[in-house]
Amino acid sequence: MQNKQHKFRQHLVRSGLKATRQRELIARAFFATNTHISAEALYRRVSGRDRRIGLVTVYRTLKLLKEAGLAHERQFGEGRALFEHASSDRHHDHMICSHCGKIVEFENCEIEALQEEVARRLGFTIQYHKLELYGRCKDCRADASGGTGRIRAVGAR
Amino acid sequence: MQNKQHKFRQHLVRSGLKATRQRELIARAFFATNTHISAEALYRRVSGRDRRIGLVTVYRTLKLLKEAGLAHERQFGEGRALFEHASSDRHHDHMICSHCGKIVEFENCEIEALQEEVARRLGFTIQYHKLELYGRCKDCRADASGGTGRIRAVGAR
DNA sequence: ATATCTGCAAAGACTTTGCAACCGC
DNA sequence: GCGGTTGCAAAGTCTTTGCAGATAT
Repeated sequence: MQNKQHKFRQHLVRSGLKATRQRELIARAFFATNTHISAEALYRRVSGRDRRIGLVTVYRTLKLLKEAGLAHERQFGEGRALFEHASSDRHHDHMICSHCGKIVEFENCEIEALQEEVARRLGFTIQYHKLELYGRCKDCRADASGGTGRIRAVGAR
Repeated sequence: MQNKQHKFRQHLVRSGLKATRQRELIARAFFATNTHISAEALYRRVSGRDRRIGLVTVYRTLKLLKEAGLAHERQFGEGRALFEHASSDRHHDHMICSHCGKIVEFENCEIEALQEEVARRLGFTIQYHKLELYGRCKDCRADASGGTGRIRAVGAR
């Protein structure tokens, strides 16, 4: 989206930072994704366009995108972080296929209301929460009909 | 609990492994905790009793405790893993004070039922889930009445 | 006796930082 | 030209692994 690219440039200017070739390219590649992506995977994508860009710059640009409010960093307990667009202001949670790695976002007000109730009972005030559901998506249940448990190629990395 | 210590020994025997001084000590120290503890923190505790024990052995023993079904490993997205007793067979989730680090466990059937519903709608079958609520506990809200945002000593490490 | 263990050091995975050369503005 | 930026290498954090000497059964 050109819009996001523009917002990113605005953030850079406002912060007294520079719009470099690398930052433009990395941000463009990030906005072109429509899923959760790791720094490494994003690096591989921009590497295809410009071999000279370093992984370190990808990390630094992702940090800037977070500061600009354009990216969120997620830890799904796999060791590495995945980044997603922060375009939708609405909070959402994640359903993750433990077989193929597919990630689907969802939101559910009823669950959130119950969370508030739980927190109140425990004497806490919620600042934020993390809800992750892990399981098999429809496709992977179909694949596993033979019961082999064979690992498929992992998507969305 | 002597009972857990015994179960651990049983697991070792059944697996053809040995009940060493280090494993006994580490397991005992682990069972003596009543909170979530990191490998490093557990190491410091056993170090107090026996300076010769290495951090590596703590990691290896925690792995054995997991295999024995006596410990669970949790990733709260802080970089390092925390371990808890697996005594209660029931699943539970966590409410974590973002100020003092206190962790309270809870369970809520209504939330779990709603999770199932969400998954069904998305075409997934849930295998497991992770729900973490982050916020301020009663004590920390009281401490923060001055609004200093000062960091207290972190408990339960 | 012998197969398993331990502790050290080293490696591995992921991310951040120091630094000299580089480049927007 | 100045100050921010880049990419390399190196460091940092957490955890695992290789190996030679030690130990439980």
